[in-house]
Amino acid sequence: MSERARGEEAAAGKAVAPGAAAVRGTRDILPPESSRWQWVEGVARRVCERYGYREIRTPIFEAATVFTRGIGEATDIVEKEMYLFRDRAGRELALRPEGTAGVVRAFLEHKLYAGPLPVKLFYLGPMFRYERPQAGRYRQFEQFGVEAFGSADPAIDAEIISLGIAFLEAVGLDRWELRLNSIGCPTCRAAYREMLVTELSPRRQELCRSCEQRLERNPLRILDCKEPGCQLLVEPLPGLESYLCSDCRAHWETVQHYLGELGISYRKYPRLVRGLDYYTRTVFELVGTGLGSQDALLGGGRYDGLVEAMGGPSVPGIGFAAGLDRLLMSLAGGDGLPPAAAATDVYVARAGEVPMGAVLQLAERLRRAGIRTELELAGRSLKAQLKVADRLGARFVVIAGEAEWARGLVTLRRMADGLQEEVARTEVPGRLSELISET
RNA sequence: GUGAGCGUAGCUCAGAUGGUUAGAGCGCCAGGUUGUGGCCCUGGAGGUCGUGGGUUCGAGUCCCGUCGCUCACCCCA
Repeated sequence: MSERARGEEAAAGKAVAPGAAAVRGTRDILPPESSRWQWVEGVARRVCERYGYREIRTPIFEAATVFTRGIGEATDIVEKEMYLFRDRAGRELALRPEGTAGVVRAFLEHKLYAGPLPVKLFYLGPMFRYERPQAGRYRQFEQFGVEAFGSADPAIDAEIISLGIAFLEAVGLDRWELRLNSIGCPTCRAAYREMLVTELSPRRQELCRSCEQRLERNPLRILDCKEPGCQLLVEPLPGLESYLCSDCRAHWETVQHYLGELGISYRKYPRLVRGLDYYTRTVFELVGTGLGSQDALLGGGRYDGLVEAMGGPSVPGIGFAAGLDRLLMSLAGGDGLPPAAAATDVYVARAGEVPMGAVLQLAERLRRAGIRTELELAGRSLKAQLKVADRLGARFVVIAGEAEWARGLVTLRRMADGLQEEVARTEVPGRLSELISET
């Protein structure tokens, strides 16, 4: 048997009895960390509420065409990053790689355009892209996104950007940069694209391999290519800004004006093009620090043609998505996080021959009284139980000791100073509520 | 898809040049107090050294395959 054949056999053997492990690019979020997730999600919800955005929950998978048509055939996401599969009836489905296309589909399906505009929505949930995982990039990742349909007013561009910043600030992130650009409408972009093609075509050999392809498929993307050779070629060419039609120019200038009035500082970023085809006019990114090379925390823009392209009426739209994994990561070192809360208020310990059923009842009464209560279930010594109580951060321990139990009493111990008192079993919930609120 | 680094106890890691029973700190369990936490002391449990093969008298250590992780490219959240 060749070495290679052996290797394959080993791999196959492993596939038959796979070790328990989350698949590549996915991960488990375990208790202390899961509370941080609940916290950011709560912040996102509260910020949205303040701005008048309401939650929409769309399916995690959709017909693949929702994304191929929505995001664009020539994008990296559609070309190589989608999780595609067929269900048992042969339907072509995809795990959602981003949120906007699905929200637009729902917007159309439920004819929300027939109601009062603008329709302002937000979503929270996992997205899926088949990419090589690295710092701040997972195959299943969590996004918080916002979409507003039905307003072409530059004011909503400013509002959305301001919402994004409010969110970052609310989670305690103070170091970020807003990058802003306008990529015009199909009309002015076509003119610009034509200029790019005529200027670059004669020197196509000097472009990198992928930009050579982009020249045909998506020339705008050459602008944000990081290859020095490509940059060199693009550098002397005029920016998109000078090609904007009068409407787009007016929009672009007004957005900047409003941002100024909101006191939001930004950097014009003529190279910011973004990887999804549906964007028009305003595009922006909020980038963070300390994130390695995946530094885009939040990105979005206007997509005035998307609803129509997906078969609906001509309704303008704008939105952004924020990567929560990255956000949490950039917060990890800082002090923006809330202190880890104690896991419990009260620990019920058992010493000696005290009936477990009665102790369960006691704990149950405390819990019904709204007191977070933990009890001994492992049969440890009292010493060990107190140690556990301490570790859990319990402020009080109810000691159900054999001696006092026989007299209808239990001992209450305040962990901070070790002060103890004996209390009638029936009065434990009331007394503990008192003691807890005292502090 | 491409490149580089790394896989040793639950966690963080040490194990030059291949050589006896693979170690530490933290954590966990127990004892020191037959009913009292934090500090301290003592003891204990816990390891297919990712995995398959090769070289060798002998492999955690060297070689190859493979899987995984990490970082970077690409791209994006």
